Amino acid sequence: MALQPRNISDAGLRRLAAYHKVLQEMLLAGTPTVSATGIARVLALEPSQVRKDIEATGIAGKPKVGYPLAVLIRWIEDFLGWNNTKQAVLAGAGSLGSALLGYQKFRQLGMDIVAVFDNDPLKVGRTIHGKQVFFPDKLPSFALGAHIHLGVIATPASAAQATADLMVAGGIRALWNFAPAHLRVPDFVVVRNEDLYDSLASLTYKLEKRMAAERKAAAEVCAPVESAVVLLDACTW
Amino acid sequence: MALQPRNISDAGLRRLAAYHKVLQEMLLAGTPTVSATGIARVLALEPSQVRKDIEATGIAGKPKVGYPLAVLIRWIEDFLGWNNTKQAVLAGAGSLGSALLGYQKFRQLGMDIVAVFDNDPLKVGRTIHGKQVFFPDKLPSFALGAHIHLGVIATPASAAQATADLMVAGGIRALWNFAPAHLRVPDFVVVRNEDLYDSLASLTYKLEKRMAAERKAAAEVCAPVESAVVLLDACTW
DNA sequence: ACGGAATCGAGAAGACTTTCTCGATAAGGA
DNA sequence: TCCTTATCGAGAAAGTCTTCTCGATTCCGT
Ligand SMILES: NC(=O)c1ccc[n+]([C@@H]2O[C@H](COP(=O)([O-])OP(=O)(O)OC[C@H]3O[C@@H](n4cnc5c(N)ncnc54)[C@H](O)[C@@H]3O)[C@@H](O)[C@H]2O)c1
Ligand SMILES: NC(=O)c1ccc[n+]([C@@H]2O[C@H](COP(=O)([O-])OP(=O)(O)OC[C@H]3O[C@@H](n4cnc5c(N)ncnc54)[C@H](O)[C@@H]3O)[C@@H](O)[C@H]2O)c1
Repeated sequence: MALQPRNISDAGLRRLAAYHKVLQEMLLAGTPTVSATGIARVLALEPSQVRKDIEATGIAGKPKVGYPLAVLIRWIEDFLGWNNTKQAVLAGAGSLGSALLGYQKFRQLGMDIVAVFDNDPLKVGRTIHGKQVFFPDKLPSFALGAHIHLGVIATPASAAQATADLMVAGGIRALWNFAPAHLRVPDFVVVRNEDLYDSLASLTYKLEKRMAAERKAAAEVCAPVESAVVLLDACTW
Repeated sequence: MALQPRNISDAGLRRLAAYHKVLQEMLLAGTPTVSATGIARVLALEPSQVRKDIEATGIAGKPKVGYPLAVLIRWIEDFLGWNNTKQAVLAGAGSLGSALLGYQKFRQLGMDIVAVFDNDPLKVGRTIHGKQVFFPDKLPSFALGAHIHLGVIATPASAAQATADLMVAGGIRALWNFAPAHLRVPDFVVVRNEDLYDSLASLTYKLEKRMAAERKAAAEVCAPVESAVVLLDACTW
């Protein structure tokens, strides 16, 4: 009765992270087991989708009960690589970079930023959130020597490609890019763009569509002359 | 020969934002027109996908030439709502919130943060990046009065739901949530989660898989006893 | 011990996205 | 002017992701 291994989509990986958060809250509440149905209810998803995502981790559940909570959390963490902490380097110690540096929770998510690189002479040599700042030209040898494979880019967009090149030269295999720039890297490097432009795009598009729909609906209710009197009190202006 | 309106996926919206960045660089370079093929080459995408995405904006191109660059940029901005600037409120003036406040480019993307709300008495009344900080309980009336429909949440996760509730009460219709929490909001509110947990999930998963594959490949090359001598110089340790 | 209810696991069906294909069209050179 | 080439636009095909469905399993109350 072994579970068959499944491919998981990017969306599925993100959902697993969401389940992880929900599960930890449930753990605090003392629940011993959890069902896919239960998770789905909290996150407003389809139970079968939650089950499929969880299947990807390889854990087996029991009918009628679900999954043992603590074990499921552990399997998700193992599956996502969060129990195998990876050291990381950060480039760009500006306002965003500093915020990332000060963010304690990354450790729990398998990432530990161990060094910072910035080309501002005023910042080099100083310490930010306990991490020393170096010149970017030291990055490749440092990363190679420390066997670091994860890099975070928080430089201006104009410096992002050069920074990525340095990181790749330093043996970095995964890039977390916060600059609004498209990076060209070799095939063996994974890139995740955390581009706020892209995110805002869908938000502003949907907001605009929604507001337009509301204006239209309001117009339909209030505009027709023949029903104006009847519907007047439905309009608040 | 009118273009037929198409539905666009979330991924498509993000790609449009990426095209927009590429196009602006081309504009600086002085190019007068651009083809879907050209954009696709830069971003390593399929030309037909770029064409489909651009079709969604409703602009018409010319065979053999493509699209007029400046016009295309304008159409994408209009389509995404970036030319119709929306005022926004921010909750949580911590390290992330301050970084967002200081980020000038949001204005170009249709968003203008006009007020900040934080429950830390030390921050209330002060000014951060030119924006005054208020107590959160002032949020609903302020948002209603100013007809603000966009809200940014940068509070701790524990305060995110309460903050979202305040925003919804204030007439906010779109939430940009940076806290790692699942928000429950009415159907008419759009939520975009900018959850770094979720993002890290796919990055750590892929990095781990890649490194595992590399270790396996290395082992295959170096482990077999019969070929050890021949392949010794292929191994660097 | 038995029957009902809840859940899992997995395959099938359906919905959505991406890629392919091809006719039409416009530019540029022979 | 005519031919070649690049590109668009749209429908078809292929692929991927999500939702549905159902038999099997387990728990719980009677
Ligand atoms: N601040 C935000 O809220 C925010 C939001 C979205 C995106 N971003 C993006 O994140 C990036 C950083 O933003 P920020 O607000 O922190 O900017 P910032 O100007 O505060 O910081 C940029 C830092 O990068 C350093 N730097 C410049 N060139 C460098 C190089 N070649 N190598 C290493 N370091 C270099 C600078 O010295 C500076 O310290 C930008 O690309 C920005 O577009 C920021
Ligand atoms: N710093 C980062 O790099 C980073 C990265 C990813 C996610 N986040 C998330 O972003 C959020 C903010 O992170 P941060 O690093 O800025 O934290 P922070 O502690 O620096 O700032 C939080 C701010 O929110 C304020 N606050 C608390 N309760 C509030 C309430 N009910 N209403 C309004 N304001 C309230 C606090 O006074 C504080 O100023 C957190 O949810 C965090 O998980 C931060």
